[in-house]
Amino acid sequence: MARKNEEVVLLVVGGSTGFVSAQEVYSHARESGSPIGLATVYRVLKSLVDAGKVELTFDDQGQARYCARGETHHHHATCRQCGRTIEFDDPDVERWAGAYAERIGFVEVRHVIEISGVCHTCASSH
Amino acid sequence: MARKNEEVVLLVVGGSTGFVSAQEVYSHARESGSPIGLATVYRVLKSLVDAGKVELTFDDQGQARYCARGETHHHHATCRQCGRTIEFDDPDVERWAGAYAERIGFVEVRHVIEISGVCHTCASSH
DNA sequence: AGCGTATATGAGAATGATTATCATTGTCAA
DNA sequence: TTGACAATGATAATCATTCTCATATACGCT
Ligand SMILES: [Zn+2]
Ligand SMILES: [Zn+2]
Ligand SMILES: [Zn+2]
Ligand SMILES: [Zn+2]
Repeated sequence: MARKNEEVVLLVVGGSTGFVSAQEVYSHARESGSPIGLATVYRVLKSLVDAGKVELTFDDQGQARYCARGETHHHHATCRQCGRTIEFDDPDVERWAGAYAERIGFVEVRHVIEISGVCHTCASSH
Repeated sequence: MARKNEEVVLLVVGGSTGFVSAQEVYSHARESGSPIGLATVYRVLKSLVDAGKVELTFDDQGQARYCARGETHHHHATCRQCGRTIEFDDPDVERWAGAYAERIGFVEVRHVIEISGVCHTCASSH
């Protein structure tokens, strides 16, 4: 028997390094031999998001992008000049975000924390 | 002479408590007597976002929502269901951001910190 | 196996927010 | 006033996402 659709989608999403669009999931799944349809890709992604197995965000153009949950949570500090990026997961700021959300009574909380600046290398060379 | 379109859009966006959609901006502008078209609403919103006068985010369904950016530095906690927005400027997280940037040797640091969730009102009503 | 019913699937149509097009109008300096 | 050029609004086009529906599949029962 062929692989189940949910399994196929999870493999594609989980096998990608970052976030992927539904169209990309569809393409990759088809390339891997699955006869899955686009509608089913959306259906499965929705159920996976509802089940908490996949995370959903929207990019700069409002397009949905998905990523497997369970990859380690982290944020980025990016140099605006050379593009160098440092990934970090700072317990202090995570604690702060959780505490703040609780203080204002929000549930199902997410946060976006991005740092940008000029790195030491770029700053000391001109 | 009639009010300029940019002025009209800014008035509507600035006069709303939280984030508003482009369609809402359009409706409110027309209700207030402006003959502005929907296309111009989108155009003006885009230029205002590019100019940094208006902030753009996307709600749970990927729909664009806009909010006037104030003069003072602050962040937002936004309800993903009703769009209600709480502005905050928490010294703790500002201190954390500064300290973290210093630790990694970044200068000219900026940060993006956004909290989203479901507010108490939305969470307790269905 | 054979039958009945419920659920899952995929192709294609429909939806709806956003963007592009384009004819028209406003602006303004010469 | 004229002409060049930017701004506007109605409408069409785009495109990600959702809906529809005919078909396929799974499962329980005899
Ligand atoms: Zn650098
Ligand atoms: Zn975090
Ligand atoms: Zn709410
Ligand atoms: Zn800040």
